[in-house]
Amino acid sequence: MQLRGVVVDVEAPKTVNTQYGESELCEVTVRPDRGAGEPTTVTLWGKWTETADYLDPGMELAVYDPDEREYQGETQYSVGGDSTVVVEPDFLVDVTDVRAWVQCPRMYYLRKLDGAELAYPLVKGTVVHEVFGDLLRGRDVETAIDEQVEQAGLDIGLLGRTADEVAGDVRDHAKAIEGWLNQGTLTESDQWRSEMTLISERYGMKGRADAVRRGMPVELKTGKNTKREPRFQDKIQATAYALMLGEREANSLSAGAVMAGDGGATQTPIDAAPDTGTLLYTKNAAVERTEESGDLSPAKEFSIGSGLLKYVVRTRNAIAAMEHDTGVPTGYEANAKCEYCFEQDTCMAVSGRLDQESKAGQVGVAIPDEEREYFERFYRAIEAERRAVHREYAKLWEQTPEERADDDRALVNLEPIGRTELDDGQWELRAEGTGAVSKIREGDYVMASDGDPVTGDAELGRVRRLSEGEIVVTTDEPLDLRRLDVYPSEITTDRLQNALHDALLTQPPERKDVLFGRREPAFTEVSETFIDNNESQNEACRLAVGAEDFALVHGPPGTGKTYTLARMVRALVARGDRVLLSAFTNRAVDNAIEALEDQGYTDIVRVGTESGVREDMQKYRLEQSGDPDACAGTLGTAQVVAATTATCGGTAMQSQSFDVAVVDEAGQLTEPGTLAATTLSDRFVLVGDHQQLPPVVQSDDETLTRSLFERLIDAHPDAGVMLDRQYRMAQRIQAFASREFYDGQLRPATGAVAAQRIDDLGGVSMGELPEHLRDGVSFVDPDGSQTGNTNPAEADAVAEVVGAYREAGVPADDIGVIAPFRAQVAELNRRLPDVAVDTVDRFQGSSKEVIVVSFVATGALEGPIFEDYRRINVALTRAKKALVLVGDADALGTDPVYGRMVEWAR
DNA sequence: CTCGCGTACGCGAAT
Repeated sequence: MQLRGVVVDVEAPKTVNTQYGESELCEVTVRPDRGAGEPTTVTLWGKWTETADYLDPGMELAVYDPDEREYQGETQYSVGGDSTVVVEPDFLVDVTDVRAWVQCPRMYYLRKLDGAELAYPLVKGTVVHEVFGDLLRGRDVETAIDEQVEQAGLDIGLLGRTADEVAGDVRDHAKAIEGWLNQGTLTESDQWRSEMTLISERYGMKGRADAVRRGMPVELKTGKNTKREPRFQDKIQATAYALMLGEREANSLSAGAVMAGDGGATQTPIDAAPDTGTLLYTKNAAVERTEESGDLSPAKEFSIGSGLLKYVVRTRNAIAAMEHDTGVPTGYEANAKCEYCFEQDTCMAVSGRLDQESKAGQVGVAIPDEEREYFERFYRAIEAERRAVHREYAKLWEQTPEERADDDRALVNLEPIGRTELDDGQWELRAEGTGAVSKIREGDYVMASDGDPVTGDAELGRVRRLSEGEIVVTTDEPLDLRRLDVYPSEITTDRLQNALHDALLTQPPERKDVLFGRREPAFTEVSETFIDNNESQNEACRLAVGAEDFALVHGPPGTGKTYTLARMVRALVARGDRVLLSAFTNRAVDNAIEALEDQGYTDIVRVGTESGVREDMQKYRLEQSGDPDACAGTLGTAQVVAATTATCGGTAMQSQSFDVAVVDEAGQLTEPGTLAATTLSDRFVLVGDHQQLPPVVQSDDETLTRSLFERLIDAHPDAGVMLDRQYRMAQRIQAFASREFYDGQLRPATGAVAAQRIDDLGGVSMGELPEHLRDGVSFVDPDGSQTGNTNPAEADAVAEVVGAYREAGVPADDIGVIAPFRAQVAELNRRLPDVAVDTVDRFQGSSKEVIVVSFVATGALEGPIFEDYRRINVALTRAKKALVLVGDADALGTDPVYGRMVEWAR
């Protein structure tokens, strides 16, 4: 039984006399059905009354297994016994966050701000954890140590350690684990799972247990603990896993009861939770035994009672409630004792700089008001992004298998065809696909499951092969591979938060002056000629080289942005600068390297994952495993380092510094995303086009959709230059975009560019084309009708247009079809299997000789997709020689900009 | 991932 609704009233707790003595209670009124139902009152007893401290009207509340009682003809609900209350169940709290909050609520907050530091205990801990997993899978200790130390080569090198030293440290821990595993208490029949990913719908919680043995959580800690009892926060972490394991157990028991046909009593999830947790303190084995050394056994068991389980739920609730209004914890929320805290300095510095209330007090001078306002605005916006990621988790259980099949974040209905245990104890799982499309790519981390990623058999794994016939995934444990889901990751949000922290709280004030309009950007005059046949490109290079703070290069479609960027990087290198080359996407980073290569420059180190980096750029990729000195040396001495902005926000790049950061696609980057790269350097150059698509964010928060590039170019037009000669489009095609988006400044670079025609392509004859398609730009109104996000009649018309070009001799490879919606893209793909069909957003960055655009809409232009005119700019400027617009002229005419577009095209 | 202090602890209930 569960009751769920929106809180409409929370009464103050009061003490009442009961037949058993005095008790505290608190009454909460909720409206079920997301606030639409009749108000119901729930009485929270005892410790649950603390919920009143943070529960506010408007929050969602779930009450599980409440006691029901009739009073004066009304059903009343109360929370006692095995019932639990969950605040904002859709907010997924991570178990490690519960752990941090228990230590100190403010530590939970600080972890979010500055999580990306590289520290030896952290690297060592990760290696020990990996070795632990290997040992559970039956691998030899020495082999596991060697391999895992090698894997961590770069991090070890960046910390200035040697592989032998780390291997020696890790060996002590590994021996302790091995000794414990070999104790007689463990038998062949022991059931182990390592790295078990748990996602809880019921409690709004997620996490990864290091190991689960006979259904009970085992947590590995690479520290020492010579007390008899495990540390409290360690117990809390293990208990949180126990809570979620109990939920799974209760689910499978009730499924079993249904199968057996007895509707009989099943256990509540709290009852079904394992009653013992184990903490393994591996450093204990290395502590010298003396009179005072205490209890040196590495393994410490503790019992998990319902009180501890519910304490975890209440702690989780306090976090979810605080996140509901994006508050900042002060440390007073729990009885933290600051004088013992290792984070006290950081805590005081952050509260000092942001002028926050904190139990530890403040130190240092607050950053100016405008910076604080900026910090708070962006912090909030990034947290909104985090909640959007959480919504993706919720879809794992909210969507029916049919809905999931239609979602591009999953591949369902796979047919398992085999599994093999690999040499390292991992499993290779194979399945046959259904040919459905999804955004899952080879190399991605995914949730592999037997069909249900939340309550079924599920493992995190890596996609090794993804072809129509065969899907191959590697995981730690075997399972029947029937479904793959994109694993919603918070890493991007974490890194944006880190970038914001570093940029505002750790940079000296002078560096921030230009970002906050306190000083105009300065330039040194440069008279050297870098590019002699294009005035604006040359000027862009001069600005970049002469910039003392930053320079902005505005590059409309086809203006040779990447060429200029490469030339500029070479000019900076020639001056002796160490350059960071970055962009939002891997594709743009690789394109920039390619342009450098074309200009004969190859002293480049590319940082990124193997799957992210294009095949022909792998030769520049930094090997992150192997000899630590070599790995770190290669990165540290490279003249040009290329990486995506997300990688710049990671630990490896945080150790690096540069003279200049050159950032491409800057118009598609959020401000914190840009800062992730620019805070690593003294100066920066942003290259982009704010008249093309803005940053993609999941939440609809406007704070993040305006790029730093756009803000700076508006504030300091003199710090920028626009590349005004385009090498892509015929005169007729570029005219509308130039007028509408670039003040008429954009013009063809040469007469040949301006005059290009479709019959310039070999074997194409204009005479073969129907009359209405002979002009460089044409408009076709097929008189179709929109159903959902598709328009089948329009798709037919597009196919007909494409067919006409094909018949006139245009190769399929030279034709691109663009539509605003994925659904229409799918509709078009069915008709046009050999032509590139994609959404506007995904076509950005590429071009074709012939582009056909399908607008889908009939009647009126509805939906946000049409509101952003920059999307038209992108769609129309992909074409070189011919552009055909297919749509409903009346619908398009309802909007002035689209209307002018139709007039121009006809 | 480390280091430090404190933290939970049965059942049932009033108007």
